[in-house]
Amino acid sequence: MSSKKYILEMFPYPSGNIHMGHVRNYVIGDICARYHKLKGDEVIHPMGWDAFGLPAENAAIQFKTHPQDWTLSNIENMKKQLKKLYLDLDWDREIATCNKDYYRFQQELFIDLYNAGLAYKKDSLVNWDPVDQTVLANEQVIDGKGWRTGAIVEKKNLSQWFFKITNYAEELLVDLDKLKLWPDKVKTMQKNWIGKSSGAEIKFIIHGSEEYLNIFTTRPDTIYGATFIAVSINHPIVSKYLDETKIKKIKEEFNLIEDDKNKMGFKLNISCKHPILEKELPIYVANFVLDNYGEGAIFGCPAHDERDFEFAKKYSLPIIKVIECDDESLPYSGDGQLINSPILNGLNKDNAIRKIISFFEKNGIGKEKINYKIRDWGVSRQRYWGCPIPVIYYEDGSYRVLEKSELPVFLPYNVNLNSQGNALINLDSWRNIKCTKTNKNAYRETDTLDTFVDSSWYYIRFLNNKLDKPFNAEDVNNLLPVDKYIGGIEHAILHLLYSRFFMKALRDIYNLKVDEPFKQLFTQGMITHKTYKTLNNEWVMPKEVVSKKGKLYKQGTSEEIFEGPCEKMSKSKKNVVEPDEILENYGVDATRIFMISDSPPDRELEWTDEGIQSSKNLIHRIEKYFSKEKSEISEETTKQVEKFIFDIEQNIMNFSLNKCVANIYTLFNYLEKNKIYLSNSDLSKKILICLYPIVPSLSSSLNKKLFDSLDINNWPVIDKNLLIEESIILPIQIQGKLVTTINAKKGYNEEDILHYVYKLDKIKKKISDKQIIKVINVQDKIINIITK
RNA sequence: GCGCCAGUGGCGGAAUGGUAGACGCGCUGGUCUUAGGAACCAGUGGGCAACCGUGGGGGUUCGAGUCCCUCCUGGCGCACCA
Repeated sequence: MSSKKYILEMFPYPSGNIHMGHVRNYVIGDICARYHKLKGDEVIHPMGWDAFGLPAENAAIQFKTHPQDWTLSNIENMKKQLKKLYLDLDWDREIATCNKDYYRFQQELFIDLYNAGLAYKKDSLVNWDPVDQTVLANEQVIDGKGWRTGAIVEKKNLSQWFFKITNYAEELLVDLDKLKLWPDKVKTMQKNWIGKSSGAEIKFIIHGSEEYLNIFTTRPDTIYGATFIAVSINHPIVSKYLDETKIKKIKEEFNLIEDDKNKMGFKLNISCKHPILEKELPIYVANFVLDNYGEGAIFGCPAHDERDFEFAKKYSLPIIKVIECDDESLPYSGDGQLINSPILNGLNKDNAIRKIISFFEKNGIGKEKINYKIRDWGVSRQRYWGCPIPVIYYEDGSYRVLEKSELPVFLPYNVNLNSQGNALINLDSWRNIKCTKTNKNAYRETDTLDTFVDSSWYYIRFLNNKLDKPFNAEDVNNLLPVDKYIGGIEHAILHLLYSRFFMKALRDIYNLKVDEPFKQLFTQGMITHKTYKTLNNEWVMPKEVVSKKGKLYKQGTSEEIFEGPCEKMSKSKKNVVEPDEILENYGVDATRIFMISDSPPDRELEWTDEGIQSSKNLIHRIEKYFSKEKSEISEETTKQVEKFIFDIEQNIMNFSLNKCVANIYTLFNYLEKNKIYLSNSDLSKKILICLYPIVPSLSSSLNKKLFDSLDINNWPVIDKNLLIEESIILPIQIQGKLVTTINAKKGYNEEDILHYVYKLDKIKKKISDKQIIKVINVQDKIINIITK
């Protein structure tokens, strides 16, 4: 029975050349796809290009090429490289996200999201790179600096487009449980990212005013221990009570603190009423309060929170114990009996939380609250090379999201890329338009969409890449989810979370039946390689290193070299190997074999010359084997081949591809050791089919040679009966320790066999002076004799 | 600090609670030779041996690399998340 199998590898960014990481990724996927095709499944195995993004703009400046020309020529080159790998891809499904036939439909989806209330615009604090004059995504800020320029990133308030991923926070969290075939690691990371926590939101009225602060806490039970309030510097209240220069000064002082765990605060001239007790709580602006979590404000309970404790010590604030514990153990944040808390005294933590929340709700002080750490997804980017956001602005500052009939908004080709920042801003001919609806002067949104938007739905577009609308609902329902999604773990949160959100959002907008885009996720490991450095800490390419008298030197020089650890291949460390070169020297089959040989696909693979060479030797060995004259074929041979088929199949299905290689060695070791040559027998045909997913080039050339056929299909059906061994080697243990093994027939009689076992010298020696108190016979597996 | 994962020969790694080290690399000895990044044969956890061996210690079990507790080490992720 044939079934649908959608097998997908994460599509590459067309940077110019594929690297070994791609090779490993795509070989793993290809083995899977080819196997399923041989099984008769209806396989979807597409490939495309994540083609928008900043590197194209950098290249434009550096090499004076247009991002589009640069990208398209990279795609052409990389496609050639992929073809050399014998990847069985559906090239007729190919897409490139920079192609207007892709991004125009993305603009439609943007409109859909907007109309569904899932896209909105708001002012927000963003990471601003002052050198590149652009917003950076959170992941592009490393230690507070722009990843490309090294400039210290500023927080800037900008009006930005957002997708309302928070609407789906709960579902994104809960549905992780449905993803049985995802690595736990990725699920845990997503869970932490969503960051659900439950507690209460409490109103703190500002003394002498109608205003109040909302504060989220997971520990409302400690409310009687509250002795101060702290807010983030970006909290709205701050700008109300402090002038701009003062705020700026405070910010600077916060930035000056070397150890960012050091607490610092400035007392405001206002205070809050304690919501229950008749007392005032001072309000501080504090550096340790996050502005992007909860309400950006906390109540400090120094006795039972480490951070509040530290802060209170520094500013001599009172510390009131409300949970029974030793004074030495403060701050104590564990469970315990409530004290000094009139209505909560004697209760434990959980009961106190429940009681105080209902008290708050009754008195209008606060309410139960679930808080999520995840924030809405900011999708605006001040960049040229991306999908234009289909929005126009009027002179009065109001805006209108375009209608689908007004699409597409083409990304213009003729732009000046020499200036910093977004080239679209200066392109008046594109930017200034007349609104077709109002006939008013208007100008286009010049921000483009985050490229993670492009990759959030490409797996859907693959299904109907030429369709005149984003997708076909029936196909989506029938062909999604992707059955096996293979790629690097570095996308554990962003891409995979965004895609899950997109799928759910589109499901709700279009009434689709798919909840999750990727049924199984497989994360392949990185490829590592040895690193070498000179005394001056300059990296040296491994192939330039020569060994002389136990020391290492740089080729052709007397400069000594030192071996460093094995690290992820990277250009800066000079430890990359180029796929083109490897394919040239070792051939496609050896390359593919090595990609799966030395370690399980989800772990690191260390690149070694010995490894790739032995893969090549294996290919030669198989070729040579099949060139020998046919010999007698025994029933045992048939059995061994059946076992081979069975093992390979199991191992492909479980992604245990390193074991497939072991299966191949085991089979040929057996055949050669016993001088059994199969030539053009039926068994050979079966073996070649099993080899085909892994080494398609070798398999088809042998198939042509031996059978004069180009036909490779129908994964062999195995006779399970042949796999059952009649005679077995039975281990005999005494006290659970192996003493000897004997040959036995399956289904032996326990009494008879023990009769025989007791007579064995090795056994006799050990039991003669002892009393047998028990014999454990695990039929056909093991016998364990217990003595006293 | 919190969370997750992992520790098995010289190395990469195999082992539904049932013969630990499959398979490969490397290494040792040998064969052949058009002297090679070849091919083939034999060996390869430790120990002369009895035996001992899966990071350390404890436990469950007839039996533990595998399950439980605890500690140590390494990696990854998050990191003042109130």
